[in-house]
Amino acid sequence: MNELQISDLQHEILSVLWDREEATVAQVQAELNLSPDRELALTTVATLLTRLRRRGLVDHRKEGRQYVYRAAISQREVRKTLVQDLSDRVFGGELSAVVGHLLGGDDVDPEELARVKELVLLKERELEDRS
Amino acid sequence: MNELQISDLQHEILSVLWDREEATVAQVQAELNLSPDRELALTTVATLLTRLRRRGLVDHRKEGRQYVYRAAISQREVRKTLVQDLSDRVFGGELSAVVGHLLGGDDVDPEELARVKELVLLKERELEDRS
DNA sequence: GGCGTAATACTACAGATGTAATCGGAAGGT
DNA sequence: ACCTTCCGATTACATCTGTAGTATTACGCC
Repeated sequence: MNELQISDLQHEILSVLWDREEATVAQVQAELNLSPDRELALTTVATLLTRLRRRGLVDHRKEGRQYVYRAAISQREVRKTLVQDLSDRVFGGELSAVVGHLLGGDDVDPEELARVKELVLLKERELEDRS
Repeated sequence: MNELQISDLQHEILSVLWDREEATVAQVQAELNLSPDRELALTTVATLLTRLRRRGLVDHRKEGRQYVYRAAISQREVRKTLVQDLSDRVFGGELSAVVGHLLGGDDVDPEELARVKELVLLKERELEDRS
């Protein structure tokens, strides 16, 4: 399950597919080019999609003369792997250190903080119930 | 501040330097090769260190005939960037989603959880005091 | 039925990365 | 003054990635 080693751009492409469920090359390109200072050619996006397909990370079906792509892995799965990976590789599994950096900014949204707290409390109860 | 784009192996090398403050090529190599299924040649490690040096991420001083390397960026800085980056790029800044995946495993250490909770409560107070 | 067009497939290339052999020079032993 | 040996510097090379031009093919319209 090491095939989840994906680059930033690859991740962005997958994000588009997660958002819209299905998309043609042109649609993916359009979406990516919404970010200013980014002007990818169609063929560039097509190449990327082909490579992702070769690796089994996206699927495609033919619709008329063109392909319609869809992600073949879930966003959940990728996100989980990335977080786990960072936590293990960079922080040696010290969750608190990760959270420390997460909450380190001056711009933490109180709403988000509340949600985080909720998650922590929930987990706490879960651990208790399990003993 | 985009020069913090480092690969896994590069990060491992920096980790060694953060751990021991200073190290020669041979020492770094020895340390890396502690992990089983990893058998890097000396020249490999030397090449990596040279590249890191060219990018300004490590320093070195001459001691006798050999170099002694040390990190030129702090672990804090790198960690912060990595977490921030993941949070932004992959989770659109939704801290709670990150934490969700962090706490998602079945193997969360209660000690760590307690520490995380502490951090959250602290941040909570900090936000209150600021209004 | 031929032609233009639109979409994919193929080819190209530079930079980063992992991996390491080889070259060259300096330091030390004899 | 040599020869060996230990190191760093240079060179090499395959793979992955971003980026895109060119070739090819399949439709649909005249």
